[in-house]
Amino acid sequence: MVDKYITADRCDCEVIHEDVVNSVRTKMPKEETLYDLAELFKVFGDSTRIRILWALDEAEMCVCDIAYLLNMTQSAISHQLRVLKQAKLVRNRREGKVVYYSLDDEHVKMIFDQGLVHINEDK
Amino acid sequence: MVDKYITADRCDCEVIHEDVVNSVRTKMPKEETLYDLAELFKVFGDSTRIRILWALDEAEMCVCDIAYLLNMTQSAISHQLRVLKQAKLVRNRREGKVVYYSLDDEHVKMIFDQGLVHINEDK
DNA sequence: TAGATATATGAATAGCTGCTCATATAAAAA
DNA sequence: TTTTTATATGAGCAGCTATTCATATATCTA
Repeated sequence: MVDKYITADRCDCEVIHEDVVNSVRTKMPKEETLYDLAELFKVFGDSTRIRILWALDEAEMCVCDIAYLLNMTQSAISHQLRVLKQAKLVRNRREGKVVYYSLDDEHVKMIFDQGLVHINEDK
Repeated sequence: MVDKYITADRCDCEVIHEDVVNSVRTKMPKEETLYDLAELFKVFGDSTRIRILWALDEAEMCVCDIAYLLNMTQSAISHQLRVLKQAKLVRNRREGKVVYYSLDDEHVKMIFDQGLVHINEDK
């Protein structure tokens, strides 16, 4: 069951299934990719941003529309829209004083739907 | 272009496209659902947890294996495994002193893959 | 039994994050 | 031009979170 006795720098235990670990290690994407993935999900990990994205999936809206819809301040929404823009999840266009935001990624809804599948599983 | 002039409690602006907002409002999932969705993505929004999940997607591993693989302390991994278990993303089984963890949701990989599609888009 | 080992967990803390508030900027209207 | 309005943004702060450290618990071994 147990293969070898090794001690890693940080891991403060000794029983390690080295063949399993080595096998998994070769299959892991590189650190940077997983870091980027976590950063993306971090953006999804806030209900305000989730609500904004969901709303924009239904229709293009201006900042004021979104603030009104979610009953939040314009400033709070504007800050979050910046986060979403940096993550390349939304784009905007200016029309006079009004700035309209819309979704910039057709995968967002698919990711959300997969998440909902998990949530709706009763285990 | 602009439909009506309204002022919401929090929104500190006046120009609102009321028909758009109302239409979107009827299509939005209920608040609780979107909150739960954000909570799920919050779990994915940490590179340590992402790496653990990815590793467990390759093979069942004990706490020590994971700590060794990721070069982190057993305690840090154990704390994160608890978070993942509470989110029903991993399960465990005990075999003597050793506790083995494995994925508890086949959608995780699909969600990750969708996320990677977004990341790999060069815009 | 006592000792060793794998894991779990509570407390403490440093760093992060989302909001508020005040203010800046941009564009239209007066 | 000045005023008004929509949006953007920096500073500050309260709350959260991921890790560390110490220790508890569970199980096997001697």
